Amino acid sequence: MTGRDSMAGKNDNDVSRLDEAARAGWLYYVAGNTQDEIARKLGVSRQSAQRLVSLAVTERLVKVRLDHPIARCMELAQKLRERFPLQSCEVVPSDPATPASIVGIAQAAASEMERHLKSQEPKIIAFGTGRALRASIDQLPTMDCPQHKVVSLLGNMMSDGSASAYNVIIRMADRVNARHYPMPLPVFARSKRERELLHNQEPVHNILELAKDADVTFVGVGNMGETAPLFVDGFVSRDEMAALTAAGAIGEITSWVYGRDGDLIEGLTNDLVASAPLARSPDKPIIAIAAGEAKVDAMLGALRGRIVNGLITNELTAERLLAR
Amino acid sequence: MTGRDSMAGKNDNDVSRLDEAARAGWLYYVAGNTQDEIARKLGVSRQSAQRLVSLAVTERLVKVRLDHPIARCMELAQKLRERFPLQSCEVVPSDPATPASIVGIAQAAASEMERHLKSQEPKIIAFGTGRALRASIDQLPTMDCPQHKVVSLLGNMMSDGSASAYNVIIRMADRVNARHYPMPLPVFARSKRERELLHNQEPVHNILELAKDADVTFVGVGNMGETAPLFVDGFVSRDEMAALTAAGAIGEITSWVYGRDGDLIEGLTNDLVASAPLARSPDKPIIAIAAGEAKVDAMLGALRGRIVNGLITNELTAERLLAR
DNA sequence: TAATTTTGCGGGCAAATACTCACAAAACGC
DNA sequence: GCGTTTTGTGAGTATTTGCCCGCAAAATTA
Repeated sequence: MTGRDSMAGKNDNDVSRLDEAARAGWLYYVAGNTQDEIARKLGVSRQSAQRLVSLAVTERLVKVRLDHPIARCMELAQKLRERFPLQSCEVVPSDPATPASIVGIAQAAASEMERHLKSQEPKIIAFGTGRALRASIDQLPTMDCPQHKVVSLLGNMMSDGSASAYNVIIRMADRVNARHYPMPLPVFARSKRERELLHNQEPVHNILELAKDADVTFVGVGNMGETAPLFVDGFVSRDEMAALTAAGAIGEITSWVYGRDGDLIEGLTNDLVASAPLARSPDKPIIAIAAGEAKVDAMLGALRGRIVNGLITNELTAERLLAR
Repeated sequence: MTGRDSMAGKNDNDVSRLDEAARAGWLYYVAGNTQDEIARKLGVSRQSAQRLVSLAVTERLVKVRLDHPIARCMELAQKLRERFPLQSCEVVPSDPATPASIVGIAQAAASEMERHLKSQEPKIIAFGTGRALRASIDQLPTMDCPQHKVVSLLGNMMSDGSASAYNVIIRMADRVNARHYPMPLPVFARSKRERELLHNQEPVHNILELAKDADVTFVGVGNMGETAPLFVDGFVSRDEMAALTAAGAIGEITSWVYGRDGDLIEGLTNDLVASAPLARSPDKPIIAIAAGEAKVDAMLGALRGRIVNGLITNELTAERLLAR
């Protein structure tokens, strides 16, 4: 809070460069200038102007939103809402070339998150983990909302103590100024007893209470098998995965493994998972963010078992969900 | 809800064309495809793909938002807040080539409107008229918010009964599904007596009551003289304008003409203006949307007189306001 | 301080995009 | 049903943009 010399504009650090980038991006995307014009107006070379514009893009200063109800997507969302017990459902177009891509889903999810974050009343917003969720966070604008609490549903430590890459809360803290509560816990405890001990720690207990009262929850959905996030990221071994599959496991949300009707698998990893218990709230939104052929079965289980009551996915995945 | 052959994509009416445009725009801006790839994916020629993308832009399906606090603008906004009695103030960059342009202001204003429209509690939102306001409405996404009421602060009829081009409420009704109340009134009555009669009509009376209770108000600011909107659009004659200027008039908001300290001019057009009375609320936001060298004096008057307590303008105008 | 690495810049060029034009199909009016 | 207008299409072309490269300034290290 000391004096700052923002007038000078000569303290050529990252900030003033991003500032220029924002200006260039503004002139390009909002005012519709050509990069040549921008170069002249900002007094730099055309190439530099180009660099500034592309910097504005890569730094996600420019956010593009598409605002048209694409009939096919609306229709699919409608059908999904009819078929499954869903409060809300959003379907975004797929890129036919990379139908499993989370491009687009991230934007849609971010826009939904933003809606909640913009609310004036204090809210507790809970987050799972995963690639899609993490990509969504990256799409959030910087916001100031001290009234909210952002809480993690699960730890991000490997059993050896190293941190997983997909912890969304930390990322989120960079962008959104709200109270945030990362879960200082491994994904799996080494024994039921250890899990109990961990959960009874004062701060962890607090966070679990917060999570239970979450006003809105965003989670990813993990599949089983060779491509399972749990396996790929090294949280469960090949043998454990095989045992889970043999026990009828079909998917996983915040590392809680469930079967084809969304019923939790007894024993195995579920005895050790340290994540907050799954809350099946009928009224508070619990929104799954997921897409891809591989996740269809897992998503079906979560929907049937009402583990989630909201869904953000893409066209192709929506079609596959309805085809079953 | 009958069977539809949406896969075929051959029911070629306007809707499906915009749909295609949205899809193309999505693939281009969100998924980052080249127009060539889009052409192949949608099965059209590259030129058609280009047309679809540019259609998506001209139809305002793609909305670009810039999300970086440009230091200079923040600083100007801060200073304006310090100098004038403003609750809120936003300054957007100017395009150095066309500093009077409302490009950018419209986007910022739209985003502010959207913020209010997204609120869950029912709100009454009041609107004046003007080019900037109208351009802002065009930047709004389509929204569904039946909980709100959108009310016009003034009529849009010329004295001969023809409609002015800048009625924002009608435009708004296209985009935002809320209850809307256009004011079925001319801008000026022909006598004080007629004004009284008009205002006592049941529907008009209702709307005036709504306007009085507005939770948030957006207005434009008009200057006096040869370029005055009131004169250019033919609501007042050259002679009347001269009389106003002679009486010390400096600006106008919803056709209420005021002097350099924001005090209403006695008599003249103010005896006849049929707009809702100006409410000087200390707590409910009344936001002026205006920019341009010509409007600086008018804006200063409105600020001094606390006719507005919020401001959205651009860099250049902000500088001029502070220079006085 | 000198050597080395890093970073940013402008020139040039290939790719991508926007625009113009002539033409054809659909919509419209009579 | 026939001419007229409107709307959309593809080809060609000018403009704009993205990217690679060598160079020089700045930062880093020894």
